[in-house]
Amino acid sequence: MKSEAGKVNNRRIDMSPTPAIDISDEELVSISVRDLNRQLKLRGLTREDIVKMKQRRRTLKNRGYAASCRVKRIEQKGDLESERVQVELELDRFRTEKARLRNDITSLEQKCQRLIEYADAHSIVLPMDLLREHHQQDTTAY
Amino acid sequence: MKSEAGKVNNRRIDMSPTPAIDISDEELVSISVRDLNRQLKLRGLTREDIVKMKQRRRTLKNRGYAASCRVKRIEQKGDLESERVQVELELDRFRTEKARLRNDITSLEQKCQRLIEYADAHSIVLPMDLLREHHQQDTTAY
DNA sequence: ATGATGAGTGAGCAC
DNA sequence: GTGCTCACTCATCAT
Repeated sequence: MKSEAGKVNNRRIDMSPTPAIDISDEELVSISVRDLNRQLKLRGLTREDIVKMKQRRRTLKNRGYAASCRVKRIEQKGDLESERVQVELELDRFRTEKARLRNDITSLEQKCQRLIEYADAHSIVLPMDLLREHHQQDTTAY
Repeated sequence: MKSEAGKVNNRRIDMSPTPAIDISDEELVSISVRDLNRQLKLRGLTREDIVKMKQRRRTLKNRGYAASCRVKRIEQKGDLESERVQVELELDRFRTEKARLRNDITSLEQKCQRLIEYADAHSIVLPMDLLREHHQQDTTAY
């Protein structure tokens, strides 16, 4: 509820009811509480003026907090979004790799098939277990 | 800058400078402009009171807009988040499937290997092209 | 006129 | 005190 720098469009207009002592918003927010108290005591300020000055400081602080709160919010939103994009990209890589693996499988299946057909064409009898996809070394235990 | 229903913690306290006519916030925001004008005319209201009433209505509307704006914001945030989780799940499915494909490849490689070893053990000479991963039908064109 | 949104203010909580 | 966040108001833009 204080300040003096005009600005209507993007806010910041509050007229100062009590100029109190001459200090800019920038100074007031950055000055330490100790120094502020010193200055307030140095000049002879009413208790009421002091309260007002403290309130002006608090308000200015709040203005800053609100700003960073907003910044933080949009940052988090951006993070969330880029995170999604990242995972999306990884998904694409997986899709590509999956296609590659499928190709490998097809090639291997054909290779096996050709070997088996070769055996067949040359009347070579293959043991059953060589035709299985998964090897079974030892069925005697059955 | 109007209203009368008390409430300090979760806001909603504004004291009405000019009660004007007796109408609750809820009524005022929901009534149509036409009906409002009718009511304002019916009672003998100052032009100033009318302006104030219009402003009160506008403010109440804004209050609602601000609320839905906030709701919308957190909804979008939730959407973004669940979307990420969704893609994350799909990624897991891909990882699982990739492992499965790798297993298939290993099995096929072993099957081919066993066939080749069988040939070797039985002194069967295999044509070179059967040993390749990828078939080359016809190299005479070279 | 209505709806949406950025900036600013004050309340209230947490540290 | 300081910092954060919510609800609210106001300015402003778009429809």
